[in-house]
Amino acid sequence: MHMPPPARAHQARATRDLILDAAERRFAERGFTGVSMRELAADAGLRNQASLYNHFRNKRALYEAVLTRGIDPIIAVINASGSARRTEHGSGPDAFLEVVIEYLIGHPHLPRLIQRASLDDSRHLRQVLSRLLRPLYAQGIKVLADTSDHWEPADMPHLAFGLYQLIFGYFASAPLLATVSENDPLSAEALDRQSRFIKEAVARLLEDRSRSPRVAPRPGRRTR
Amino acid sequence: MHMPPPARAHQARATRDLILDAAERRFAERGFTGVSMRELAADAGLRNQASLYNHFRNKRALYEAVLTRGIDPIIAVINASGSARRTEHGSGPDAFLEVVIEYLIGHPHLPRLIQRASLDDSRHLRQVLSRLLRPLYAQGIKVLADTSDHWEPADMPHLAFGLYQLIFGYFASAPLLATVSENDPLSAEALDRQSRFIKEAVARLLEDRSRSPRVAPRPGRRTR
Amino acid sequence: MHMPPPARAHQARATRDLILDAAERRFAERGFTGVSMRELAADAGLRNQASLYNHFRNKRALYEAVLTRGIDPIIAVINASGSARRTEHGSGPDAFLEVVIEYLIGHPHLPRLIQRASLDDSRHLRQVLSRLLRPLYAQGIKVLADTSDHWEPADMPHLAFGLYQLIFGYFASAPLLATVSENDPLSAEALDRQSRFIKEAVARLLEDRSRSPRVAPRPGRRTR
Amino acid sequence: MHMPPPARAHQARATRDLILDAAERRFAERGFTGVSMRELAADAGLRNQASLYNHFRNKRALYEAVLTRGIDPIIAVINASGSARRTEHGSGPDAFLEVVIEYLIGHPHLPRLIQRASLDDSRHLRQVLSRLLRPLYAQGIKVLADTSDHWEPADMPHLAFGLYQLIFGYFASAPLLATVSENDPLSAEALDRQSRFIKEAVARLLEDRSRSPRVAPRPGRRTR
DNA sequence: GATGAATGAGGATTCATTCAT
DNA sequence: AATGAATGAATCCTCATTCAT
Repeated sequence: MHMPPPARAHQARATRDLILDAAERRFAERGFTGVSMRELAADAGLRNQASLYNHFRNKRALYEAVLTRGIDPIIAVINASGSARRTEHGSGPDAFLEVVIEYLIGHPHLPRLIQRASLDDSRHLRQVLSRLLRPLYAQGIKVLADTSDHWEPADMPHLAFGLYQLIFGYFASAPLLATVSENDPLSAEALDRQSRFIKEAVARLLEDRSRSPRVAPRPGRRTR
Repeated sequence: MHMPPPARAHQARATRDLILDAAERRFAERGFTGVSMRELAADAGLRNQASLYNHFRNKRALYEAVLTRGIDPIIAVINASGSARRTEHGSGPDAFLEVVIEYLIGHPHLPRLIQRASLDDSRHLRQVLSRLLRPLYAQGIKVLADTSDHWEPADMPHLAFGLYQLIFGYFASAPLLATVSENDPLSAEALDRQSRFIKEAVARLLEDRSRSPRVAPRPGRRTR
Repeated sequence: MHMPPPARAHQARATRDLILDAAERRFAERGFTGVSMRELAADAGLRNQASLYNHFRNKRALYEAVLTRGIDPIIAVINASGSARRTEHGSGPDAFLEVVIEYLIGHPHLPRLIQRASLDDSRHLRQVLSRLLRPLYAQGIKVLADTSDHWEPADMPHLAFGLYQLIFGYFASAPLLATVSENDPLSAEALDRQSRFIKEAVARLLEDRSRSPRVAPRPGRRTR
Repeated sequence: MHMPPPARAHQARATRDLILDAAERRFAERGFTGVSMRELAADAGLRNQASLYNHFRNKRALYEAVLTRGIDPIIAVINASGSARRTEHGSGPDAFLEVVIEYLIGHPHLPRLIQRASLDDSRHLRQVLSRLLRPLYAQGIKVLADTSDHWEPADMPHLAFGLYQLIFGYFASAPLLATVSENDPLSAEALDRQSRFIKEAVARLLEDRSRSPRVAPRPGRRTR
């Protein structure tokens, strides 16, 4: 995994991975249509675009490989956190959030990559993506079941998707956020604050507020 | 949309709007690099791409015109809701959310357009976009100031951006959501439920809970 | 049709025709897959391949246009000769052959173009080509009806196709013929001889030899 | 085709033949430029184009090997028929035609392969091809010398080439013929009829008719 | 002898843009 | 204001070929 000297390094770390790395970065930055095979070849240290096609059938196949490779660890992290939740910390969604956010901090362009894909139309892509969302969705339900039955079952997709937007959106649109606020949203301090914010926010979204009945949430219902 | 007085510059204005309409739809669907001038010309009923250049200097100018035309009404809506907040309903952020969500429902591809732009790199674009986010951000602060002083000032960007993701993300990624859940996220029923979900979620995020301790406070977590 | 001075000649003779001319020559020489759009653009005096696409949707459409433009006059010649046959010369297939051969001599790469197309597989092409063969076929039958009923109806496709091969094959494979024999098959003398040869050959193929019954043409039937 | 003694160089020879088989089929179908090495490798059961180069220096060498392998047996058949002519059947060109046509029926894409090559420009190819045509040409002369002295020596190339077109053209353009007529030109019945048609046609072309005047001799036509 | 990979050149086609009409 | 045409540059992808294994 670590680069052997300079020359002849092609053997050690597979070219395929170099391509995937380059593609992950570029696709996250500029999206599928915004990236050219020429550019990817150059980024991967290949002298020629033709070489790409020894590893991926075409651009779309490469894109899907990038997505899969990017998403699978997240799913794993989510699932692992899900099963370990009770035993390790014994409490709530914080452990889950901690590990997910930690992973995203370590791979800061993944959320952008995924957001971009979410906006695309390809049927193919959506299959890949729904593999990501389903565990997140399942996790949301599990966590919720532990704490409250405030939300109705029909609210679940909305809740799960809201969590997804809350967690992934920050990283995905970090460059925009940098423009709006003056601070760098990926600075250590901002990341720490975002981590705490998310946990608090999720706690508030999931907590049982049985004291305030919310059966028929029409106008006037809220008890501020 | 606004007919000019002479009523005979009609055609010109009409063509320009046809182009903007087509471009808004297409750019929302496939992003800046995913849409070709040829396609936009055809969509606008023009027989030739060259005609586009009678109305917009180049593709990027057209894109920015689309964004501006799409975002400005949202900003107006937000601002109007902000100033009218107390008088009309008297009930905090609900009126604000109501009107924003209502507007997004009426223009379902605007959020996609905006999300796509958020992910882009162009300095120019971000200026346009931050014009959208700033009022939303300001609004978040105002609302909050009325109800609670739970969040610190430094939390504000995180909170405002979270609200943005929560509200816009649902519409932006509706196609993906349709794949994950089985229901159509743009059906009347789903939209109504999302509207209620958002209001409840925002209420929870904004409420002052200094008096009511979180259910299971854990080591290392702030109780601020 | 004749080149006006040098510059600005693009207007006078349509670019489209220049392209078709270049394409006809090249496709005849090297076939569909052997010719590149780049080359055709250069031959047609265009600085860029892109210009070709202002006139033809794609390479195949260009190829079909070339074929149609090449074949239609031949069909016209055949048909005209067919209807004029009785009145002008009052006799046999010679007038017909004369005019067809004369046309082919004037357009020596047409037969190559057509032969190449005949060998191709595209369904599209075959439709174009059968438009050429049908009149030739019909003509063969008409001529025959005047002179003999020696051949059975079921022989007709074989006869018509044989005539086609005999007439077109010489021109189509002229380069090969040049290698085999030492003489230039497109020299005036060779062309004259071929013209006479074809007439004699067709006469022999069509003539009524009622004296030699040929009902059951099994071994031993011929009366040499 | 010929198994080498050691019977274990087996594999090598087999692969080479598999390649030649695939190439013969493909080159006949789509010509030299229409076929890719990738495709040939796949057809021959090889996983990689590189393997082809263990057997043939390059694409052109492979093409020439295919042509040679295809043409040599035809030449042999023609030569054999030529020397055996008198003894076996004693009846002029029929035996010759019979055996040639029979061979072509057994190898139906050879004529297409050869026709395609005839249309090509390469000097190299024409050398290979003229090896095929020369015996056919010689044979035509021999046969003719036995039966008639109607044709002048200078007519010979035209006659020989005409015979070639007549015989090979039918098979070469069979797909086209199938479109024009409704029947399958390679059905047993059609092949039988073509065989008889060719024999009759050749008989008519070769026969000495100096004694029997043409039906309607017209001005300007030789009665030589 | 077979293969995975690399590569320079070139394939058809589309891109955004310009210019004359 | 609309269009047909031209164009330089770029698009994705395939070509035949080579080299190391």
